[in-house]
Amino acid sequence: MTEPTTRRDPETVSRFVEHFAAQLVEAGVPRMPARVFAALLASDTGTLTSAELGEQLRISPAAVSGAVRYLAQVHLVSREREPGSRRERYRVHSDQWYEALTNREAIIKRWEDALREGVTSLGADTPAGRRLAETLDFFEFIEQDVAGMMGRWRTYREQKYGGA
Amino acid sequence: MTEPTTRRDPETVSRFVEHFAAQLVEAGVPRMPARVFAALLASDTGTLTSAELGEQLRISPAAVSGAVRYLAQVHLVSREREPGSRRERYRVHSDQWYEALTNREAIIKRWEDALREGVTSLGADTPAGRRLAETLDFFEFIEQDVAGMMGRWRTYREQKYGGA
DNA sequence: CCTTAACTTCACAAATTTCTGAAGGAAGCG
DNA sequence: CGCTTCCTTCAGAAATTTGTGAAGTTAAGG
Repeated sequence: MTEPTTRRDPETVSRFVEHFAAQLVEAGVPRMPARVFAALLASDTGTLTSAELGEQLRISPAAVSGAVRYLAQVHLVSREREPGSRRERYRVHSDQWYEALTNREAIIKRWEDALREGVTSLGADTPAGRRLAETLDFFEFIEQDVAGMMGRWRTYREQKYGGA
Repeated sequence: MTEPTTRRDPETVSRFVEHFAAQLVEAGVPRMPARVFAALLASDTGTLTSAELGEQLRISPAAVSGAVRYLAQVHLVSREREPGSRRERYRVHSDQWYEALTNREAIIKRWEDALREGVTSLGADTPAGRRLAETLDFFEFIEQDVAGMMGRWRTYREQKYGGA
């Protein structure tokens, strides 16, 4: 028999990790990055080493490496070198990843570029051109408003969780 | 030599369609749905038949069928039966697709469920539990705020484009 | 400076996804 | 009521993606 209400029972943690990762996968995140991210989110310190990730998720060092590269690229995790060691720690910063979520910005920007080009090439005075122009307008509106939304969140958060 | 500034020059249209579709693909949309959607967006009436789509994109009827099913499922296009014909028209409604974009709701809901479960199973008083709880809080906040954002867009839009 | 630990890169095998051609319905039209 | 048109479904070929083992790179520690 295990302890009554085991804290950090590996199986309980694993169940959450896999379940949450599955949701991310369904939203379009590649499997390995999703699992690594979920594992970090469920860790006590918010950091794990490559070795810990590999062991916990039963994946090769290569898979960890690939997943972390992906996550770092989209700013969902940061990498830290432990001073005086070859070990690296990967960390999920709450603030950081909220921002990343709304930072589809780069993507939106390219959508906007493509739309602008479309308006020009199809003609701003054609029905199709007008449709594209309005769509472009929508994105520009959203983009601007999302910034405000994040501001409101930070305010709300500080009040509730007590600032920095 | 073709006309000076040809309206709806197929090649010009095609260039936009493929370029915009490529951006969607990069954002995670499957290729065929992306191309079909872009083609509809660039059409003058905002509607195309299955045959027109197949010809314009050089894809089989089966591919059109699959793409449309996908797009309809995520509410990016609607299907209309031409009365007295076996032909179907597929349409992109501007309003409709803006809403769909922000309607990651179903997905977010499941994320929230998974997070709630995590808070409970890992313990609300553990560091990991607290992290999950704050994340959950963020999503709940956003979800609520996005509704407001869409409201502001509709207001802005009516003013600019002159209402329904 | 040599050894060794830790991560990364690369080539390939396996699994998954994507698109097609062909066969199978539904619905207008005679 | 049968013919025809248009769409869908399905099995499978082709392409893409994913994860691994093995070799390579960097830097700590003796």
